[in-house]
Amino acid sequence: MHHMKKYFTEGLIQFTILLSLIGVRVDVDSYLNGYFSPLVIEADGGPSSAFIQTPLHQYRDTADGYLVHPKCPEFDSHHVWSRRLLEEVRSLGSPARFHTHLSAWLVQLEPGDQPSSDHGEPDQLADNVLHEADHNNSEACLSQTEEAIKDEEEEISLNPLNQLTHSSNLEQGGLFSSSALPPPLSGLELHSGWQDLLSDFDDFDSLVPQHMPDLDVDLQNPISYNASLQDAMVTGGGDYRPDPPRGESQATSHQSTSLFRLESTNSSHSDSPPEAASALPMPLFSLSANSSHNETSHSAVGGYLDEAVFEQINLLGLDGLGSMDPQMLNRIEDSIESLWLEDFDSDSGLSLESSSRSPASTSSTSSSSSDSFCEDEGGATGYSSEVESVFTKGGACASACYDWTPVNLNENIWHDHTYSLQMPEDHTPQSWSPPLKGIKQEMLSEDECEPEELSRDGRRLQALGLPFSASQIVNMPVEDFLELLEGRGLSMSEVTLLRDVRRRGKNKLAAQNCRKRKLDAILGLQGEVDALTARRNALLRERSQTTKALSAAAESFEALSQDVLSQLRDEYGQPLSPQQYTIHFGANGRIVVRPRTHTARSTTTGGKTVKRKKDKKP
DNA sequence: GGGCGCTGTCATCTG
DNA sequence: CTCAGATGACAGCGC
Repeated sequence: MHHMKKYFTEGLIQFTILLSLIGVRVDVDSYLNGYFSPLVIEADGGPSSAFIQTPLHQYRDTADGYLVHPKCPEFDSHHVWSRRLLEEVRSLGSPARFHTHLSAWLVQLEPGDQPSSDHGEPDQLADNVLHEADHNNSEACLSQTEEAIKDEEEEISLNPLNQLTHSSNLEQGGLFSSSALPPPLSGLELHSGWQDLLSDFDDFDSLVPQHMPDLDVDLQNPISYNASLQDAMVTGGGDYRPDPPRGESQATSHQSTSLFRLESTNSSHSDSPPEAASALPMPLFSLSANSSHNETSHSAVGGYLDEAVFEQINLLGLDGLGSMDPQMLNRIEDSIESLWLEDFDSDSGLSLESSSRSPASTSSTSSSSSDSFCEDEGGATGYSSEVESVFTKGGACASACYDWTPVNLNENIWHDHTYSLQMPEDHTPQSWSPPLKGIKQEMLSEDECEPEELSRDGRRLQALGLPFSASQIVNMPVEDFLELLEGRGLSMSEVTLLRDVRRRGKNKLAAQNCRKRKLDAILGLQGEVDALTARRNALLRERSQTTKALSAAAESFEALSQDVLSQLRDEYGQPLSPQQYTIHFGANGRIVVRPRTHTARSTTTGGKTVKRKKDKKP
């Protein structure tokens, strides 16, 4: 029975702790005001007040690695600490994985008892139970409380809670060395309130796992959005997209890795049929399209980039020729000479179709993107040129005999890429590269795109008899372009035309990139909206369930308080009526039993004090 | 024929 | 100052 008393009292302590952990008012004052309006709140019972010392602030005082003096203002705001503790508990992971060990004791001071020497054992702890039983402000220590109830030990084993329990034990031992363990009382029956309390907490314990998985699902499962628009514009190399979630990135990485191996072993990025080559980027993107914006994974992006870089390396290299399809290779070899001339003749103008139709671009760009480049020029057509109607392809073919030796741009093809979607294909070597490679890739691209008509700028260039295409002018380095302008004795009109062609071509690419960025931004924002919406819904569900749990805990608390009061005795040995007394959890960790009729006593006292001071002053 | 989307182009700003 | 890129605005084209 001695132990049961202690358990019962400690149960109040633990119950308060538990309330703080679940977000229920650790600041019991307003909580009691809100839920139990009849309860009396008293800030300080004073030396004669009946109270129960509770060590709720022990953990707080030492949580930060230093002791906080009880006079410290922080000392009184244990609810702040409790919230911090709760946050720490939550930070450990899903509460669904927690087990909370809830032990409830009722401990009462027995004047004759000896202090407990072993504070590590919960059943040897002692609490002071002082009752403010005097309605006339004459409190008497109720040392004859007889009952203790040990209800149950709920095996929920929450570590911080256990720490708290131990800390409370230590504080009890330190602060109340004189307290003694009361002898356990026999004959006490477990009040139904305890059962309700425990059952409610069972419900609460089940509530959290019930809704937390939902939260986990909501938080971990990324918000997917229709990425068809993005799908139409994302390319493989140096892609720019929102960071995919880690989970998907792993899957993506796995699958894309297999795909990459398939192609790398064949060494056929530039040699394989376009269908096979184009098979890589689309699965890559399709897997990454359902990207979430909740979480980012740089590693996942890095995986994409790594593969894209590796892919581009394969594209740039010619090592794949060794494993090239012999039939295709024969076709290329038979056509080298003619294509060497057609390379300039087949200029498609600013649209840069040749590059986009190469296997390299095919393997790194989406179909929609390449389609836009394959088609003839569109858009504004108001531009008129006095020369574009004069020359035809034949003229350009004749002009191809110019002694024009394009510089090797392999070392310059990756310059000034600000947006990655378009640049890899626009700056691929074939558009401005040594003849052999460019011709081979041009040859490969012929299978999938018919020779296109010249753009306006291309026709203008042909009209001027310049032996290069608009794409070459656009993609050549500025040094080479200046050399071209200055070293060939071009007229002012020709120089102007070349500058305009280059400017328009650059701007066209810039416009394309800009539009893609805009679309990506829209998609990204949409994804964020979806993710935030899901997060909001999850939080609303959590709040609802927490509110339910709080209500259940409040009801249990009320029942428990009544039960505790019914077990206590006043100075005359009479049981305390729950209608006349209330249990108050003070901010300083004390549990005080106060009569309900003495509402706002502290304020009244304060007012009296002020009155006295005012009266003394005159 | 009008709406809409795509694209090219121009003008302008910025680094 | 020049250059390259970014971007809003406009216009043409095709569906």
